[in-house]
Amino acid sequence: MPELPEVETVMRGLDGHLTGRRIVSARLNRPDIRFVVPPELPAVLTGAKVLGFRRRGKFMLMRVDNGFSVLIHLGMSGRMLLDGMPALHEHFVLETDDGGRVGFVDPRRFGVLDLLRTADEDRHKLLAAMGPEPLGNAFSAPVLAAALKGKATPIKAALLDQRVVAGIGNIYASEALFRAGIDPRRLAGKISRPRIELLVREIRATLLEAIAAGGSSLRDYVQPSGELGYFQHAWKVYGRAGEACERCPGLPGCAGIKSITQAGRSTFYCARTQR
DNA sequence: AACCGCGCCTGTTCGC
DNA sequence: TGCGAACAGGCGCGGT
Repeated sequence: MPELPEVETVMRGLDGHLTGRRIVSARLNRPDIRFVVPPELPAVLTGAKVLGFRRRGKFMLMRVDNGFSVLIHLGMSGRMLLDGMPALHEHFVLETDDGGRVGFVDPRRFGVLDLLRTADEDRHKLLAAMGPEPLGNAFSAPVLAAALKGKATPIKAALLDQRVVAGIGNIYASEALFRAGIDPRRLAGKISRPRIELLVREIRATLLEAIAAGGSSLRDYVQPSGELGYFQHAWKVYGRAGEACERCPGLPGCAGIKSITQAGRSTFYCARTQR
């Protein structure tokens, strides 16, 4: 589920709740998630103070004051529950010196928890090859054009490639391409520079609007606070197969929003306005 | 080298 | 209503 806007929202919630707090207990209930969680994680965290958080793509990093960081990825079904009760599929739990409690709940176990040295954060295997942050200065039309150059894969699949740009998932790839008017089937290496410039702007705008809305809530996804994000109401194409496209309702040649499968993932688009 | 398809898991939704 | 099938926001791997 969680793509960049949802991860950013979750991270802000964790930051407000945990930064500055001392961890008084940590328990690993189930180490066999996507990768085996290092068994020393609870011992390393217990007694440590939380210094802060940062996000890299869909990953969160929590720094503590003993030189270690925790790498967190929510996978498809992961949630961070603040001050909740023990829940089903709660694989990891922290308690803080102010009585706070944070549970990592992940039914499908596609999530990741890992322990690493803070100084080595960006050298972690899962982060080392990651592309630029789409909301940062390092992401620009020339950079995206260089990453797409020569690529024979459809642009939709290329945007899901975290080496090209970090943090975009299935929902925001469809949404950004709709807003940029680019056919998701177009080969990544064959998009003109002006259209790449527009795509960069629309990726940024889409992600920023989604963050402002607290992300998109689908099924059981909630912010750590328990609030629902509401960006799903602003989706233009995702999950809207068969509906009229808002750009061309009823116009000749508009067959409504289509759903296709690309690289095993669903893609939604308007065949009239996306070229 | 680059790309596609599969598998990992569980829960929910869909269609008969 | 009940049941199995299909599908779900991600990502790494193996095969081509």
